[in-house]
Amino acid sequence: MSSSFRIHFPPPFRPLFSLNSFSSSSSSSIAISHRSSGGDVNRLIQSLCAKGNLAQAMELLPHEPRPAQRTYESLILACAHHNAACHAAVVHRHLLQHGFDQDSFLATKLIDMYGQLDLLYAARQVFDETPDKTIFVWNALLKALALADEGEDALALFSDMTRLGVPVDSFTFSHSLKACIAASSSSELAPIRLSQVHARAIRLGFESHVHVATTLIDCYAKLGSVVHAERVFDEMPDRNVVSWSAMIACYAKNERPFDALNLFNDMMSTDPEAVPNAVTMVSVLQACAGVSALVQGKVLHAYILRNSLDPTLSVVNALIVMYAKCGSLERSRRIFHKMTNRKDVVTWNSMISAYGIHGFGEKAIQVFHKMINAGVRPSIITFVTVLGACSHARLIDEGKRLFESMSREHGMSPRSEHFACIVDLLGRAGQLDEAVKIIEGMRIEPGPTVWGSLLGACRIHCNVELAERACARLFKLEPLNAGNYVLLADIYAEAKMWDEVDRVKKLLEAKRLQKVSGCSWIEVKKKIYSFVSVDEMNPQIEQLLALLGQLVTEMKNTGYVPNTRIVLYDLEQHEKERVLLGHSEKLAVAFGLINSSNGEVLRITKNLRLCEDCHSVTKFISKFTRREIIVRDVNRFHHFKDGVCSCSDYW
DNA sequence: TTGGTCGTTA
Repeated sequence: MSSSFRIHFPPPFRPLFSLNSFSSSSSSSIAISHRSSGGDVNRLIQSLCAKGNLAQAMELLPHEPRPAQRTYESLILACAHHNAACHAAVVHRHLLQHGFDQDSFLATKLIDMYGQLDLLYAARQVFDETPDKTIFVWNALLKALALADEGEDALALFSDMTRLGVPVDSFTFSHSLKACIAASSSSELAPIRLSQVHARAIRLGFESHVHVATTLIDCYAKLGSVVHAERVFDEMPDRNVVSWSAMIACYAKNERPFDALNLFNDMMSTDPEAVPNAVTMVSVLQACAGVSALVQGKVLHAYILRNSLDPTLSVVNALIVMYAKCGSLERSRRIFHKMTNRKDVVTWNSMISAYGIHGFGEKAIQVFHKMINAGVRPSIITFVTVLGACSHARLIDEGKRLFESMSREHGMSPRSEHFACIVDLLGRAGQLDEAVKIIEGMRIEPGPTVWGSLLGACRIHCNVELAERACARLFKLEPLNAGNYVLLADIYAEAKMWDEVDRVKKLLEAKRLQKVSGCSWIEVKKKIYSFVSVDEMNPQIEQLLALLGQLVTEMKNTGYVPNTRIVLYDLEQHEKERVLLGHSEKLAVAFGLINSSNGEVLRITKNLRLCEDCHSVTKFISKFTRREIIVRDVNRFHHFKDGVCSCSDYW
């Protein structure tokens, strides 16, 4: 890509609507009863624009012989706001004909407007035809290009600015940083480009500017470089809500929800100036959802209500997701039904997913149909959630029907992730052959999620041969995903193929990959306690194991046999039982039993799929201790009550 | 005259 911006010659700009056709087609709804002087019409147009009545303002424009700069400004802003491309072209032509063709102020506004309307060639043309290019004009085009994902062009423009000696400012840096991400978000070029612009910002002394630093944090967040974001954040001389929020969001979307919550608490306790807003709340709620911090989530919900913080649609959506992921489907439902905002596709998706992860497949499908009836177009993600819901609830035929309706009724071609859902649906239900047929019939290249779903199904149904086939592809597609190796080793272990288990483990070591270790946590008295398998560091470990030992002895009397098949090591039976007993979710359950009052519901979260043995043990404990236990695993919820699980032992 | 932070999935 050339560094010269001028190479990208814009196509000729033609107004989409001519002045003549405009005035003839419009039947005037405003009667101009008196011949008002120029000033009055100018003011009238401006006030109509401010009130959002663009159409009437446009009808008045031909009646004003000498439109003022302010009048055009109002019209341009209104066109951008109402996404009115036709009016935009008329206003543009009008102001050129009325002697504002050299006006760099209006040029700035026009470029910004065309950027928002996604008419980049028009924005470029205005830029090229503006003789006196102020920094505002440069920045406007830079912004338009960066926001339109024309990152390459934006960066080229930035180079031109430096080469031509245009005195850049902090706005220039904000837009250019965004352009780096737009130009190469997923390529390895992105960090390099970002560090180049970052270095230049440091050299010219803009790095510590609040807006520039905040943009930097956001950019590093998008690249997943949490360390870089932290460094910028730590070195900021002053912060405001937005910079705190950017760093919280960085943690929340890079799988560091605990850090996000801690940072939020830091902000609340150390910076009284930083009052959280709707945007802050969305990130913090997302972090709560990530760690199932129900109590913390409720506190935030109360905070939002108490401070009459604007419950924007995003906040309401985030609340629905938070309650669902914290195990309180009832609260999600209540918010969903009582909300006064217009529900958007994300709202519907969130509710579908809420029912889905709690195992209410039929409910999820009902909500899906209500969404269609409400006239909201389902998105790619809608189908992922509703198919996932079918999968959790074993609704095979319904799932297949929905999958087919995607292309037949909704004009969408299924993507790799939808094939992954259908393969998961069939595979989980044991229809592995059918799942393979689906994969073989795919017209697009099956992505890693598709083979991953098949591998997961092989793990559940212990199919060595098919698992090997899936892994042959997976190891090529994502050689660094330790999970695939672990699943294969699990399958070999269950089939007692210990040599193969060894081989896979060696493969893992050779690639220096770390298996993600099991971790569970529980919220007790507003604090979160986490456990790992055979948790030697835990001060209460002996007490926890003793309690579990007692419970297991009781269970064995009623016929329980520890499911040691799933222990990955070739050990003696009693050693395997010890490993099983030390599973993190069992420790968390035991901790909850000891440290909470009788009758309190235990809510546990686990980072992996719930193992078969923990599942049967938790069922027993729920009956024996008369406790309701809610466990969220990586995929879904299990509500244990009276010895029964809401998943009907299908997960 | 211009700018920064947010949500849904297996």
